[in-house]
Amino acid sequence: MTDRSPVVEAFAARVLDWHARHGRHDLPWQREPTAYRVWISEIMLQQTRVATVIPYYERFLQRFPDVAALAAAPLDEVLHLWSGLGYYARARNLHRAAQQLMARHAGAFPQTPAEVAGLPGIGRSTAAAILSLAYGQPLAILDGNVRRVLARHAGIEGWPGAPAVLARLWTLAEALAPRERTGTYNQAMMDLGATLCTRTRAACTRCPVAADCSARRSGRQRELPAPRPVRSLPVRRTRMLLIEDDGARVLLERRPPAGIWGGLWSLPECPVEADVPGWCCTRLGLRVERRGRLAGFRHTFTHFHLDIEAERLQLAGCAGRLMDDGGWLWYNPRLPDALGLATPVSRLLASLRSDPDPEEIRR
DNA sequence: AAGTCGGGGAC
DNA sequence: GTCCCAGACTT
Repeated sequence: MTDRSPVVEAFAARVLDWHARHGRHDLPWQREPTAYRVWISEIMLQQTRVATVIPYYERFLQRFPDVAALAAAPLDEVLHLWSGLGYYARARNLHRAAQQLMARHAGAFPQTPAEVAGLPGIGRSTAAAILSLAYGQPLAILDGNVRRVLARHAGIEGWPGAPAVLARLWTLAEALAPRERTGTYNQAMMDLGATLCTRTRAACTRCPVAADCSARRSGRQRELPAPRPVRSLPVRRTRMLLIEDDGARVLLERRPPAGIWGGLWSLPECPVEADVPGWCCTRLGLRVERRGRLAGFRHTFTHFHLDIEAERLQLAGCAGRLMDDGGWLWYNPRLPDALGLATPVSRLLASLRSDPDPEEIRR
């Protein structure tokens, strides 16, 4: 570590003093900040807001109170408790990491940033968060909050997603982080970014480091950090099939382990231009009768729009193939199993429950 | 360096 | 509608 000038020391001191009086102190993962609890929270909070995470976190910790419980659980159940939260690779990695912790570290966390960052789903910042918040290790973090605060305070130009800009921010983050009370300081920086130095309205009058803030001085709070370069999202289309058997159970298929909704259960999808009964016969080995279309809707991902059409079908017979490789199941929407479901699928199954015999819906 | 991976709240 | 959120991983 390098020497701290008085000004630099004053930065952490001001942030810590502000945190003691105005920081958040009662988030669910702060009450008993063990490495396990901090770890789960940090993974859930990747690219996800605190308010969204809290109910998921409570359910997850109740079902999986420790590493051993998580490692022993079936992946389907982990994905079930993750359904709706997004970025499902996080859940798969969490499950794998728990099993590695059991196998290689007797269920405990390793104590070096390199070892922690070697676990699936844990990068540099998350590793530093776990070790500083749970064990007080003097490691700097650089999440979206800290990026925004530092980019404004130091007047750093460029989009933080660019590696060169990110490198500058890491250097600055390490230079400013105090060696004592690092966990509290990291929490304080996140609170500062989440409650004062927000994206659209920086509350500089209440900020403890406004006096020497570059963006504040130049009035460029709105311009820093620079936004991601614009890109237009392509539009894809699909048709989801709600095939019901005599017991009003719906056919689900398991998605491949990687890619969109990896490892989740979803509805069969047929191309929008295909003949539906013919497609069901040749691809699923099922004879079906059409029962009408549901209202279409758009689902937007990070990198494309998906326009989803949905059609309801009644099973009229089986041509004799399929249904024995574990990739399919008949799902009762009224007695849900502990499975991971993509949000549009949950939405369609819910509409089925609320409308057991719908009329044809027009857009 | 760029692309992949969700969903929803804020605007 | 757009933008981004307590990012990591793959190519």
